[in-house]
Amino acid sequence: MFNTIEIKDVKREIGALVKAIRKQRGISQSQLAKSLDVSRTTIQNVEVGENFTVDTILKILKEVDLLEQVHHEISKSKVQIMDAKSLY
Amino acid sequence: MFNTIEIKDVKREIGALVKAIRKQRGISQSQLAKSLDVSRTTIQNVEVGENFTVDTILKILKEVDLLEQVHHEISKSKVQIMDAKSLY
DNA sequence: ACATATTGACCATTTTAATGGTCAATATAA
DNA sequence: TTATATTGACCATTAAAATGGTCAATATGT
Repeated sequence: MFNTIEIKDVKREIGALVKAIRKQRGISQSQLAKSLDVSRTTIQNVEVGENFTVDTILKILKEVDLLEQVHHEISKSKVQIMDAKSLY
Repeated sequence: MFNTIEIKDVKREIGALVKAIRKQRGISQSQLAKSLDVSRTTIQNVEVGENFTVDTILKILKEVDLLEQVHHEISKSKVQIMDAKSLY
């Protein structure tokens, strides 16, 4: 009834996204790892939803030209929050 | 001229967002850390733009009820990519 | 003014992500 | 089919994130 999203679910979804991006580009884990200067194990862990660092995911996002967009979204959220006066 | 966004810039922006959220809620680093079950040092490192894990940022996003939204955005991106046939 | 809370900056230790490696199972191509 | 590439699963080691602590500087409140 209350299927709330858990942290592990989001990590799995991130992993699925990374795998989808990789497959869409038709490259192997090894090739992606090399172009990001990380190990294949790191790519593998991301894809299966293990814990990983923001550096790793941001490297991936940069590789697929999503870094600017993500940066913009975060900045927008920040401004929204700073503009919103506290209700208390 | 080419002010491209770097990974460190995004981490700084995430840190600024976290700090803005915390300030908006009027709570201290210690209080936030306690409610997330992480150390104050971790919050501090996030806010200043050091490297950190996705677990940490997702805990924060869950605390501010942004986990479902983020999950949905990631899922949407994934579906888009999987639907888009390769150009090659 | 004062007392108190918060923050920024460290630092040693513990925990864990990242690495590089192997190998069997599976997928892909010839 | 056979050969080759890729993946998933491990595992020991290294690098680094997380922890818990202190303390001076700064902010906040009385």
